Amino acid sequence: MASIRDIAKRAGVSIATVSRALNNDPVVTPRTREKVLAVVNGEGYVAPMGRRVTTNIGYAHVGRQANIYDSALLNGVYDSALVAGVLRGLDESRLNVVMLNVNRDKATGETYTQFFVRMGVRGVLLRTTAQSRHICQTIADEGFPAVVISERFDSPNVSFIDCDSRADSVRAVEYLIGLGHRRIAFAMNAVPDCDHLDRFEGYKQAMEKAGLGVDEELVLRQRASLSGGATIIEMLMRRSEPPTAIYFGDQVLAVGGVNKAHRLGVRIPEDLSVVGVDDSEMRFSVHPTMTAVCQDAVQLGMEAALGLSRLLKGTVKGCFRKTLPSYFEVNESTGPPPLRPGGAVAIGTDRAASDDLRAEAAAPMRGQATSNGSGNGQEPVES
Amino acid sequence: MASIRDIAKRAGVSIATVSRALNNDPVVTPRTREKVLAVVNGEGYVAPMGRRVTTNIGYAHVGRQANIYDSALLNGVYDSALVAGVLRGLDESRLNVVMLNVNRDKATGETYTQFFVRMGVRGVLLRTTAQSRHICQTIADEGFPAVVISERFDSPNVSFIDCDSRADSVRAVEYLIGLGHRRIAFAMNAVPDCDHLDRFEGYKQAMEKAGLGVDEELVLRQRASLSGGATIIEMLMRRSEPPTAIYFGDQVLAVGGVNKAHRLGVRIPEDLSVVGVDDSEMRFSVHPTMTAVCQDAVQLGMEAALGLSRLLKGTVKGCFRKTLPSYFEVNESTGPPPLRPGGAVAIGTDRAASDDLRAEAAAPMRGQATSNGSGNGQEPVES
DNA sequence: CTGAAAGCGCTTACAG
DNA sequence: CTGAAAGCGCTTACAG
Repeated sequence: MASIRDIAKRAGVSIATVSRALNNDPVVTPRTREKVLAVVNGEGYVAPMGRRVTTNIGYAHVGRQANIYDSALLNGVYDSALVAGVLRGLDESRLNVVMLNVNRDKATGETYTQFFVRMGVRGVLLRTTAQSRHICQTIADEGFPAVVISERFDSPNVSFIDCDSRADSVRAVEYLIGLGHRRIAFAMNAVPDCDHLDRFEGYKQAMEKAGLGVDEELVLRQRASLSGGATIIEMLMRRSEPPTAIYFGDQVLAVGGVNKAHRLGVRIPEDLSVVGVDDSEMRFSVHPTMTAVCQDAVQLGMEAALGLSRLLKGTVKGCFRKTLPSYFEVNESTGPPPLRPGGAVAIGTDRAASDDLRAEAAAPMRGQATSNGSGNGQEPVES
Repeated sequence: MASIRDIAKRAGVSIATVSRALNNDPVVTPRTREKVLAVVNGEGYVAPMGRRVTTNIGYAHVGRQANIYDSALLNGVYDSALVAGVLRGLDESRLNVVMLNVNRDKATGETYTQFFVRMGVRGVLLRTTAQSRHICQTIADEGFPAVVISERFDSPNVSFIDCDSRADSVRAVEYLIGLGHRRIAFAMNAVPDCDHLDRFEGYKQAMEKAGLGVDEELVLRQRASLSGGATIIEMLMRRSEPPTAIYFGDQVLAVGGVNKAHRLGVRIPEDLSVVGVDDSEMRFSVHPTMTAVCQDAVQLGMEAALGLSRLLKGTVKGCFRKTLPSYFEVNESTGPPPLRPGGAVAIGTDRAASDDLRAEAAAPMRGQATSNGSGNGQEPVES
């Protein structure tokens, strides 16, 4: 590792001049700067020394699946939308993001604070699952500046940003019930996080309230992947009495499910209504466009970054927490159930009647975004 | 900004002990360490000082659209697959990635080397477009360790990793021609990079070779987004003589196009054959599954990271360059053209004949990956 | 515009 | 296990 003294010697200048050249001090002659940089870069490469950087924050997954992209590839859409938002949110404060790998780099016995300080970050944005959320609590207890993305905490010292999709999940399932559906399935990631559990809660609440109860046979868990979604549709539609509607609590499962339905000849929404969730624009990447409970992952990331930079600046003292609204959007993947349940739809006059009913039911809401029912419209809730 | 001396004073220990506690030196008593960390973290938060970190490399987009995620959201799939690969590739060398924002942070007049050194990174992975590739050349000329991802250079001092999809683009278009297509459209991103230009080259080459020529009316450019893909299909299918096949040189355009076709009642592949490209698993996220020229973005990212870490270690002297093979995969979105061209397909016996033909044509290749035609099979080309 | 020198932040062999 | 002190890497007011 070349030091500033080595470079100075080789370039025939003082260490002060090397320092100035590297820091873009305008007082240095272009010729001198070039001479210095030639040595820094050139001749077989001199490794630039580690520099003291105070503008880095970390982005880290905690828990066993700690490498950011270990999961199915399309899940990267969610993470990259979050990171997109994070980068925007850091524009003002001019901070930079370092992707940390906790499992690889954190020494055993080392506290999280020590680890983060050692990695040279002033704060962290955390991603987690239900299984490992206690780690976020530990980090908060240590006092290291951290904002958890998409997980909710009761204890008052954990900073987080989340989007509560319970109310809109209730609304989505009630919308299906209103269309006439009775057998409504629910699907979620086998490794749940707060979002998936919210949606499951909403599903259960709406089903109970309508007196339909929760049939455990209609609740399926698969790894969030296209093939997971396909498996779910296959398992459901193979039953003697398949559901007439399904609420996918995960966007990748939903896409995989919709395409498997096409493959099996199950028509959407004529034979099966599908409600999905969407963090970005996935609902428009399938045909028919998907009715979905939506959250804005870019905004989540942005708010998380803003929250953390405020914690670091000291603008916000102690703890930062914010809940963004989700929204329920009716598109084309939902309609009334088939008149003869079980997948095979009646043809002839029955079919025409069904089509009319469907058009009537869907028309007034199609393409409209309805805000969640928390009573404050689109305004984020801050506490 | 609290210094190590401030913390030492507040904790009632020497600066040496603070240093040891922060560096997880096992020699420090747990009690002492806790005392120190309590001050580091606690009481109104003391900002951890910037630390000298020598394990960071940068990931940067150069050029005007320099913020990584300024483009359409689903493009994040490509970037996140690349980053996934980068993180895997850095596992061994234990380096970390910092997301750099060149446009925001690089001072005017500052050289790229100075900028990178100032940001505390030892090397960079670069993303670019055709318009800004000269910047990668500049960085290479300065001598700063850099590997360009997915762009190809003639000059011998630029390190890069790319995937050449020209040969497989030729193959894809020849496959369409072999099925009987004559009017074959081509669509690409309005902001081209090396990959898009390769595919365009391949398209032109195959069309010329077959004596079909290139009709500029059948070459469309749109911003890579779902709606861009929809626009392309709309423009093409509205014509008096629409094409019977299209090769999308971008994965997001392809998905948008396929769904717009469904919406217009254009059947795939009966009325229109679609060949797409795929960096990950997008070809399976639509129905019917998409015949596509594929490249492995995760592997691209991984090889880039391995290349850079070798440059930093000095294992590879000077320059690193590698070209990965693409592969052409036939799935369900391609078949023979409709017997009566123009979208409206004949029904009755004609239709049945067409279906038979299609089954025959597609069956032998369906689901098979065929390696590119560079003569060395799946082996990467290294020079 | 450059250098010598003071000084900051941190680490580490050495002494206790 | 901890501290005093030497020392490294870097920056910066000051002198020329």
